[in-house]
Amino acid sequence: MIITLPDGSEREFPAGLTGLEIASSIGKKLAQDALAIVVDGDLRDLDTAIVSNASVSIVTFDSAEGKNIFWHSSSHLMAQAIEELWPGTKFGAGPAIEQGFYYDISSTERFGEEELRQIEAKMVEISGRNSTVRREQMPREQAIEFFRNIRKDPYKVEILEETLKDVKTVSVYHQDGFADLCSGPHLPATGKIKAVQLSNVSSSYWRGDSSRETMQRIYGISFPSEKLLREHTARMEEARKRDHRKIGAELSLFMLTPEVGSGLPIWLPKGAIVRNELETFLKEEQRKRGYLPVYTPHIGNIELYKRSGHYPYYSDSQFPPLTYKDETGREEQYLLKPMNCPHHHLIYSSALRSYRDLPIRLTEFGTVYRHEQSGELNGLVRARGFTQDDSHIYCRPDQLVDEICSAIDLTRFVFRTLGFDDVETRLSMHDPANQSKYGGTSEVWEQAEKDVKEAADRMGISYFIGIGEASFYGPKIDFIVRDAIGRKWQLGTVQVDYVMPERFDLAYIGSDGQKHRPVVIHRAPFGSMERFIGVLIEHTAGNFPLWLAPVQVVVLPIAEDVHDYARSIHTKLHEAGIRAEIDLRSEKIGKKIRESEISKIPCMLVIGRNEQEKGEVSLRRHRKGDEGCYGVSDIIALLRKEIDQRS
RNA sequence: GCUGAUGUAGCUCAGUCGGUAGAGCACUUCCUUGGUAAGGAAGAGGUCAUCGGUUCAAAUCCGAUCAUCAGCUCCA
Repeated sequence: MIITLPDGSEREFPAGLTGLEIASSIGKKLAQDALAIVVDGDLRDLDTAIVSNASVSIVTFDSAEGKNIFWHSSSHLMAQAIEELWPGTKFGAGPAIEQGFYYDISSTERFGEEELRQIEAKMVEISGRNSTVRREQMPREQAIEFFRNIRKDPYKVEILEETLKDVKTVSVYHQDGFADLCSGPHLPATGKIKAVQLSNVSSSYWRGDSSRETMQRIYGISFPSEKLLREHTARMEEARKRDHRKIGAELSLFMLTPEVGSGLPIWLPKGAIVRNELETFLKEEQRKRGYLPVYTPHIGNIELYKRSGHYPYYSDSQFPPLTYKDETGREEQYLLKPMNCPHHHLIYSSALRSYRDLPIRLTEFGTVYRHEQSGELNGLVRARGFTQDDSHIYCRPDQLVDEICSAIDLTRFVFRTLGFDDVETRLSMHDPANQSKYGGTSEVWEQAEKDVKEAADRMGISYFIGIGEASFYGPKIDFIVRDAIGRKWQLGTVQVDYVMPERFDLAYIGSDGQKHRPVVIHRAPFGSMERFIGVLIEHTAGNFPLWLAPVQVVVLPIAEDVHDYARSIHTKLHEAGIRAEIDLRSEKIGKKIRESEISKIPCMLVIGRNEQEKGEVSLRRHRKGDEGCYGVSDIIALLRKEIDQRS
């Protein structure tokens, strides 16, 4: 038979050769690293015999598929270890996840740190046995018997009887005395798993259903070598160091206190500077692009949100209504504003609009309040009070695609300026199988999704489709950025809405003198200011670019005899609109520099007798070091230029 | 909201068997006036998250509440 390899080369092999044998023929290292194979596009076990011509590639840990198989097998290994330590434990689901694996188990034992270490040790021991992993195909009925009577695992039986009820033949993987229902593929033997780390235990509902029993979910990650595990641990450490909650406290950017309320961030003066700079930046850009600023109140009559449809869809994630009774006993209810759109729609319909007026782009940094579940709260990234850079574009259907494109363009401009270079785009579409989640007719949805796709294609962005990710009123384009250490965050969004114009009876007079329905685009490049800044802090590790830094320059006199000269520099910086501080303490220069470095101040101007005599300053950049001497007006011009260019 | 863990000085963290609170950094004062990541000395700083219980005695044991963290579920 002829086997085609990924590089296009063809090789002749006797029929019936296994994947491992093919890997061995290519190289010894590859045979060692081989975890599975892809035969004509299908993932298979490494010991699969190949009987006819096929294209074959060898899967190793370096690929996404390889990691997936590796971690999935690791979850089986963990289950085996748990079973050997605590016989009788029942097993639910145990998949690979983005960073590792978990297994949901049911046991009378309460698992904690100590048990995790015990399980890890057992896993390493089983890995040392290098037990063969064997696949067995059997009819579903036989598998039910097997799991009911031999394995005695009711969860596997339930999966076989319900989820897999239409499947004839299933596969079971065996390793030593352990067996698990699984479609595979799996590692050829347990010995491939050289390093494991179980991270934590949490709870989960069996089949994600809160009415079913809770299980203990054990998370872990594993690697084919100790070295890879160490690297992973170092990455986790780096993520901890960059945690925006930690940096936010260290740099006095924001605070959260139960005295104000859970999930209600307070911006400290330094954090407020960052936020204000970002707002100014976007306002400037939006002014160039024809947006009209508006302001709307923080509370609104509940009827407004009932009309928009938000209230029934989201009543459980809002703060309870404020109820007000007047002298006559008439009752009114107000809601803390959960979103800005209804207010903007009212602004739109406050005047008669002509087709010549469109598009109208209303914009506001609108603060909204949502009662997020307590377990969801996470610093700035998930808060209960936050400010959206929210705009609504009212346009004619023939202008829609252009307007979506320009919203995409603005969003990309914002990301580029802030240094988010790795951006994924998701077209969030509705799920036709779950129509009750959405407003509007299916024709309207079809049109909206077509428009979104057309705009994305025209802007030349590569995207993927997310079914069921749409909002209740329309499809979205969601921008997911990857930060400096590879984590993904959803930030900006552009959403098309044919539903709200109906609900609010929005209209414009067309060239035919008749009333027509405009289309609305909701868009927010930052998304929420809180969330965006939280992510920006983690992306930059608190090392803000000069234009955003709360303190841009610190003047560091070496000794008291140059204090007057240092003060004069400080004053000049201040007059040039540069945020500057001066450190007049009687500390040594080394200490002043150290503290400025820790405070992540981008520029330090070191001033001693030499500088004073020549009328210069010595520039030291954060994390870069000494950059030599500059004349006073030169340094101001240099910094001013850097700030103005937002570079 | 659910499951689990945690809560001690502004920050990071010790605190053994239940016996009345400790370090480093930061802060204040004094000395020191220096050349690119920590000069020295002294001082001040705590209702041990809150409320209740057990006990002669609670930071420590028990319960409730609040908050935080991890995960689940959810996300206009």
